Amino acid sequence: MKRATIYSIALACGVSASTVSRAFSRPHVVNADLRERIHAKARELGYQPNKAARGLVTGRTGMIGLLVPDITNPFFPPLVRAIQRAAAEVDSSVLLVDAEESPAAEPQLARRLAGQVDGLLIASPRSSTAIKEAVEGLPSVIINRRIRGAAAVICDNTRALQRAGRHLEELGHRRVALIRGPSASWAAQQRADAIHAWAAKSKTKLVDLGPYAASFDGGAGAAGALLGTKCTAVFAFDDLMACGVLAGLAEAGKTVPKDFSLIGCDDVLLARTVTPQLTTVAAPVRRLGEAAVELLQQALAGEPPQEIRLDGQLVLRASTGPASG
Amino acid sequence: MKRATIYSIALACGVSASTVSRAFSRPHVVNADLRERIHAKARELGYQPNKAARGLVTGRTGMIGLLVPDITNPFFPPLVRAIQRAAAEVDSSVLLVDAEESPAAEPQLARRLAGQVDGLLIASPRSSTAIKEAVEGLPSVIINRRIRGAAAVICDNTRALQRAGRHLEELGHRRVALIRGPSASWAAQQRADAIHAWAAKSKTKLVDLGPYAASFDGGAGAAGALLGTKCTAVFAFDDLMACGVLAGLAEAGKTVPKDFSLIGCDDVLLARTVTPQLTTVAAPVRRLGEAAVELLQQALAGEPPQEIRLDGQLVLRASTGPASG
DNA sequence: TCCCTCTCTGCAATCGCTTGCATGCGGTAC
DNA sequence: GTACCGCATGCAAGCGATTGCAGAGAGGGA
Repeated sequence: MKRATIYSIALACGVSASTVSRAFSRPHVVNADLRERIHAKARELGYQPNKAARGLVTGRTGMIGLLVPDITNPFFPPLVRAIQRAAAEVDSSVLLVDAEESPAAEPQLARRLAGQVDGLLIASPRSSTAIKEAVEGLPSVIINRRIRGAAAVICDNTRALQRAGRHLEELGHRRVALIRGPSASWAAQQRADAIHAWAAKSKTKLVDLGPYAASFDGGAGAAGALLGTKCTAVFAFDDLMACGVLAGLAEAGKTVPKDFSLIGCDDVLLARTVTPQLTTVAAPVRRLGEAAVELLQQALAGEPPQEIRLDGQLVLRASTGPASG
Repeated sequence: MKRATIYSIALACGVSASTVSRAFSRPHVVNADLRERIHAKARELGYQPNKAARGLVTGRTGMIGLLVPDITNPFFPPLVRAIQRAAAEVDSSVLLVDAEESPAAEPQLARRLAGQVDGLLIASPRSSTAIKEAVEGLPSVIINRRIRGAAAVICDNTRALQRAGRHLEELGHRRVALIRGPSASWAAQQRADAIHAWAAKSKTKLVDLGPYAASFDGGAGAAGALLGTKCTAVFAFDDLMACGVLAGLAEAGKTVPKDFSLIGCDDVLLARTVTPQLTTVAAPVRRLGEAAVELLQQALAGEPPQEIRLDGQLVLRASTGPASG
């Protein structure tokens, strides 16, 4: 049998289709008894409103697009979950698109998405200008990057990283390396700045290495460069790279935290599955997702773009310890 | 300005809306010159067909739903990517829904999805019957579980696991443990069966442990049980658990592969980021996704449900070695 | 010249829902 | 009793696309 429509329900209840429609979209305007009868019949017939039809007249699809640069990167799945949960809260579904690690593909994907969603959430875009003009006119929120004139929710790790620096200092480290992420990454820049700021006003010497690819192999490669620096502690751009560093160090016969203290960033699953577990800066992923959806709702309502910043939080685990020698 | 429609294009080109529509949906029936003019104008006006309107008349939304039990589990992101890529190939978008590890939520989510997609892809559902009746009538494909009468694409690790067994045997292992996954998991059952089948016809003694939760902590917990068994090698249900076992073993002062050889399953990112890298059975994720989409297209076309099985493949890495003692 | 065919285009109905407006009703105020 | 008000409901016009059918015009055959 075909799917139930407001007409079949109307017929079955002896009312007009508009009344059925109103029974769902503006329940308070229809008589309570009747409304109840309509709802009951709808349930009985397994009625599901046709979103396409509704979207056609209201101009709202009830979907929000989510563009992530690389769903395979462990940072994103929890974010996707958070966003989806928050979206469900406002009766929206999430259309996920993965750029498959190709920055160049992002604007095009964003544009394609634009046709079928009410608004767009763009996580960690690599290129700001291309993205910006691609979504021109479409309510959207950028996650983890700042773009002039666009709503954004960003995770600010400045304070947490500086706390991490002090933590290292207290452990007696005096030479610390920074393994930079990709130069096109806004987050990499932000984190590097924070660490430099800390180093500048501490008595610690900072050795700036990189940029390296933000991958396990990138980190493993960086481990070699680290060996010659006489550093006793390392900031890695993120946890994935930190794991690479860990492996590279192990290969070279060095152990963490005995020979090197190691600090990651993001607190992804990996940070807890490696041995030793990583000291890292956790991102408030859940709130990040909620804030993004909230900002998008505001944008949808025509309010001017805002920016929300959320602080990361240092979590101490087993990869940091007293400076050796 | 408002979005361009077929009408604005029609007006600008001095033709009727139907012609514009046809210029896109059945290009060969309209005069080549005219078609070109229409396309050019459409490009100029930034025309994007309104999917809702099209969906209303064709009954197709151009979207396929993808229900995953836990997007946070590293097995799924690459699968999501593969599916999405395959979906794009057939001009469809993916509506992702994450059950957040709650099996009970699956049927309800599937039902909600049902209203707005052409078909449904359900990855590793925990409960088969509930799911099945939830999607009654909606074309759908199950991934990694067999359900009577439903189309399915499953990853068959039987042969690869048996090869893994022989690999262990060749390394001199004579007592091997199996750390089982959750009893409700179809994959856990399938893998356990395969390993038992191998053990039965080899000269190896198999010790069956579990079931344990399919998580890092589950694996870590299982490591304790392992210690008393006098086994020299272990099959873990999946890589995530294997990482847990690795960590638990390390805590107990045991090292891999010196004291224990360890084999995981799935070949997720984690398998390569731990030290030592895990010997594991790789799932053909990419083909899995393609096959799922392909099967869904068949279901959409009204063809009877099929089943596709794809073989996993043993990949040898550093977590297996000669039996100790 | 007439008729038939074939190609291309337009007309108008339709998909399922929302919503502004008109209508009918009972109740209240005068 | 009349006038008015407000509530609940129905009518009908769209939203933007697709598509069956019909008509216009060009070309070919007799």
